[in-house]
Amino acid sequence: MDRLLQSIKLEINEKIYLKDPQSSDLGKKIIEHAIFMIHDLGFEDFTFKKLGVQIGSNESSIYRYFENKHKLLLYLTSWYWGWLEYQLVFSTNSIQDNTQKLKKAIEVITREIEEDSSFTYINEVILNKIIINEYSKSYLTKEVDNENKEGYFTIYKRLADRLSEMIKSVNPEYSFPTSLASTLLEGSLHQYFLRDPFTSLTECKKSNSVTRYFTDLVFYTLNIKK
Amino acid sequence: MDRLLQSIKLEINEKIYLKDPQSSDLGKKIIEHAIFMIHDLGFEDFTFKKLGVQIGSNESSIYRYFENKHKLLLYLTSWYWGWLEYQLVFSTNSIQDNTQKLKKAIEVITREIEEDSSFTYINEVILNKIIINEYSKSYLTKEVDNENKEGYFTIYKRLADRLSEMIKSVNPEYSFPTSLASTLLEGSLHQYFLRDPFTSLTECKKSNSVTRYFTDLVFYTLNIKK
DNA sequence: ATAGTACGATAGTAATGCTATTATATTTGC
DNA sequence: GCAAATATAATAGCATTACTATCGTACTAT
Repeated sequence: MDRLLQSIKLEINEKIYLKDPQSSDLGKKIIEHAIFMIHDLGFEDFTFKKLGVQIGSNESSIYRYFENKHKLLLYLTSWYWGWLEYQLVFSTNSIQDNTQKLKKAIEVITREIEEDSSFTYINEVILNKIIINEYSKSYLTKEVDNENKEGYFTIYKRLADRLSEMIKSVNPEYSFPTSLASTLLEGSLHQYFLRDPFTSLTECKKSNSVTRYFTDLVFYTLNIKK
Repeated sequence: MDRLLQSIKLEINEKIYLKDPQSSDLGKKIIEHAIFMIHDLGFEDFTFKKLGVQIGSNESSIYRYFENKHKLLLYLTSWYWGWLEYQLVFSTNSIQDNTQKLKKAIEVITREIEEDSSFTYINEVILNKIIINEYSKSYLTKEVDNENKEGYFTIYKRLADRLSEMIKSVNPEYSFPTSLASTLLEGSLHQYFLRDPFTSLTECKKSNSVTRYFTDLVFYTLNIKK
């Protein structure tokens, strides 16, 4: 992306971690390898013990950064949505025309992820795959109400809100701007998920097809010519 | 619903269970109370031991019906989608006009669930809540590829396919009928999920609003007047 | 009367998800 | 350059989970 990001630190809700992983080498190592391991093993089979072995460190040391693996997942997902939000704002900021702005926003949200060298210890391509496969698990829990009140999902909600505002400014009459925004965010992850094991459930196979699908969907729904 | 259903037994892939729970009293008790317990505790905290205590039976007896709780979840979700498929077919079968047919289909998929007295030991209202909160967890696993090949998701795919066919017959030119069908199925669950903890992420709060949202979405996207 | 099936009871095991403690490095402040 | 503070490593321990295995009993079908 842009060198700007190199000097920017994504702010994650402090309640998510016990000690800021961005503040130490071990912390960064935890994040770096957690991403690979969750991708490899799936969230269920991922444990702090295994991660400790992988990074040549100890289980208990990881517990000093995160209370449990659920919090670590919340951290990763917050980071991801913060990163995407930054790209959204950055890419659409200079566009004057509301329609073009929304079009660009949909592109940023639905496009395939490319590696971003700004954060050396985070592999965004793999992280995106984790989001596709594991994001739902971070909120489909009995604790979601409390965790929401603690602000663990603010970044995601802010992103949805930005999208919703863009939709409104294109068509202020439309009754479901926020629902459409959340459908876009979740639906995009879902279409990418289906690609692999459930090819028969999607037409979005080639590159850009998810973007085309949702661009169509949104603009037809809003009754606006792109 | 209809008394017809009383004489119909939903066929669930035999590989999902070790012993058919529909074949015995204990089996039905397992299903009946599993639904309540998963709803109460959430899937993570639900165990066969707790279920055993609840139904005054033994953990090991439950293991004679299902290999593990994941398989039990697959059973419940298959049952749910089979039940919904039946309603879809039943409600749309007599409708001649393709547009009206699709409209009805969207209604059946997105409406709020009412209790169906045909299956006395299954509470469809609670089961629907489980689907909203837990369905994703049944396929967001490392085993999804194999389980898909074993046919554990055929009922859901058949349902999506029916929807897709209805979409095609309304607009054969549209490039993403199956993606739209899967967006509808997943998106509807998601809007109902948001209602509760994430009110700020949806406008679908009142009754019928999910139906209105998706009816709009689909028909505008297909460029067809309802 | 007997064989088969269904269920209950108990025990056991490896792994998980922690917590707690103590020891050892490393950094830092003076 | 040394003491104090901090960060990390090592080890142990514990309750719970997710099973597996075995055995006894009760009912059931012929």
